[in-house]
Amino acid sequence: MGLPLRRSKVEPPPVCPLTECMTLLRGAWCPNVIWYLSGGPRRFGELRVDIPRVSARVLTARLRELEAKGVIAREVLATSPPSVEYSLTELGEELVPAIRAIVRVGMRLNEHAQHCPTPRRKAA
Amino acid sequence: MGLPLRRSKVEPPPVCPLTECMTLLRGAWCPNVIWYLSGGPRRFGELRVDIPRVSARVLTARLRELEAKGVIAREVLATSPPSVEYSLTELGEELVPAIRAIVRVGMRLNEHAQHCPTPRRKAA
DNA sequence: CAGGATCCTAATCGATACTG
DNA sequence: CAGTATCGATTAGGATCCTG
Repeated sequence: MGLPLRRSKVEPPPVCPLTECMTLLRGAWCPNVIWYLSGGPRRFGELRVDIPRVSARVLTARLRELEAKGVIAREVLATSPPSVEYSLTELGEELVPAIRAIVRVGMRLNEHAQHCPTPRRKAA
Repeated sequence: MGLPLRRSKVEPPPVCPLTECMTLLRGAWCPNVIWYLSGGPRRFGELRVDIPRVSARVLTARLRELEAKGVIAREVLATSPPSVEYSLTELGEELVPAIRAIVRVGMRLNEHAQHCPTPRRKAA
């Protein structure tokens, strides 16, 4: 990080609009956050229990990103041990059906894989 | 890659089913491949033009993954310069509405961002 | 409890060169 | 044309320690 290299970099970012929008769900845990938040507001610690394999560092990063994008809202509660509650915004709610659809297909593909024992390529 | 490290790794993968299904769209280009394939079958080179910023190496990797999962089909055409045609399977087609929904919300969030000049946190 | 800081691993990707 | 191989750069992610 820092070397100019010899790469031109004259072209900023052609990037199709699709890719830009899909960054909404970038990272392995974004969909999970939205998913578990779809059941109602949850606190930081609760989300960590919902998604056991996520580290605090990454969960924080994802929550910040989603907040900045307007997908979730963050509210600091004035409780004695300070707690923070996260919830989906209206636009965030609209993401839920999309995720649900992907999960549906994903589960059907898993079933499908059961019936076809690794056909791979060149099934001789 | 190769060092055993001292990490236990005794637990295989608790992983919520959601995460497993979302790996369908893992990687930056998977959604793009499905998206551009939704307009009909396309050849390798055509996809590279559709998605300019993807390298041949990565495009190949994504196509192979999606094929293995049963989302797309690969057909080698017996033409003089050999060509390969990719197309969505029936299950792959079902992914299109989901991606479309995400893009919809993504575009609305972008509009929303226009109206709210970086509220950030502590808009003091 | 919520999350910032540091360090390090692993996955993803792009560029380039080469092959059937 | 449709890849494959290798290399370097970027990035997501995990673990641990520490703070308001």
